[in-house]
Amino acid sequence: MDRDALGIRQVSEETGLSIDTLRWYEREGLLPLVERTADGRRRYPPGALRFIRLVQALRRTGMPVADVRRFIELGGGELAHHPERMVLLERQCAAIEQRMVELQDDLAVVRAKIAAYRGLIARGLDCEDELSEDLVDQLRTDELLAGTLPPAPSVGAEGVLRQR
Amino acid sequence: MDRDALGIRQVSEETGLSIDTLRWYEREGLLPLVERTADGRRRYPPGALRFIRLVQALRRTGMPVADVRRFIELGGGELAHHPERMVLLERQCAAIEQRMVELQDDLAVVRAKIAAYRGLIARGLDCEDELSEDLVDQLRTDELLAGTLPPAPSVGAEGVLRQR
DNA sequence: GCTTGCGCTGGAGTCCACTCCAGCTCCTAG
DNA sequence: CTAGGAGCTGGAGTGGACTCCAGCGCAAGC
Repeated sequence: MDRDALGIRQVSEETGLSIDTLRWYEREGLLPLVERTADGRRRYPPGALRFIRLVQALRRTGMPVADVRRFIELGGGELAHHPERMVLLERQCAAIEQRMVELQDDLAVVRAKIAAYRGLIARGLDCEDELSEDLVDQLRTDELLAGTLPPAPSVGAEGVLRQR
Repeated sequence: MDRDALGIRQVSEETGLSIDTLRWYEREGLLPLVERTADGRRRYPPGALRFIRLVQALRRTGMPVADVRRFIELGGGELAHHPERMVLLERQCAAIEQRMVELQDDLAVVRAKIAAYRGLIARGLDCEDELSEDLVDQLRTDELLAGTLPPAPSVGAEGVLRQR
């Protein structure tokens, strides 16, 4: 009946997930809605496709596979679980926002370094690290004051990533 | 002499990188500027600390360790290499910007899902996935149209988007 | 009837980025 | 003088997330 269900290859192309990954996600319990043809081939109804996109969003934003599974295991469509699921999603939202802030800080660091190099090159200078990092700092400050750089956002974001 | 050089523990606390990670980064060639005391203990001069922060920025923004190393191997402070390094950093900048866009999209997906749950709960409805994902879509669309969902970021995220 | 292509399964293998450990040295406090 | 604590090294181990593979089934095309 489901004439608009997709085969695994199409889903792979559509989502960018590899075929192997799709199968693996399914085994891991991340994709409950996948159906089968009589001879055992996977069929992805449109709902599954949408679901996959949510899973992808969660994964890409740093939620571990185990947590995604936990989220999914929170029952299929029973009203009782909606609040719980929402809490998890809201937590993830917060995490994403943090990551974005962190990302911005890091971007600022990289841009500052670029500006420093630009300055060094413009002045025909050499060394930077050991001998006169301070000079580089100075350059960066110069650039900052000159408004070449975006006004680096302040410190903050901690620990969304795994480093310890 | 370097009275303001730090020990490994302090650097660890300062940067959030574990002591083991610091040592490992060094072995891997990511931290060339680390000095030693007479009895072999690590001493991190301020320059090293700044360098670590750059490395951290690169790592956190998704550059693999191997690439960071390649970047660093591009000579220490020789003018000839600055342009190359800059190219790498600029590439990374682009990658970061892309990542931020992606993150925004994913955030939107998650928020949409939250809104969908909110809608379902408000209406006392149950199922969502298999049976009537379309309904959820519909709800999401409703919410969007009703402006219930901030089309742009919300709490804590202001200024996160540097639209450009 | 055979080959080619897609898909299936269970399990093994890989890659990355750490993280842990045993066994050692050095220093300081009691 | 001994005990404790911080660091050091080389190497082994871990966890997460895939990725690959052998061996099989089905269907279509020549």
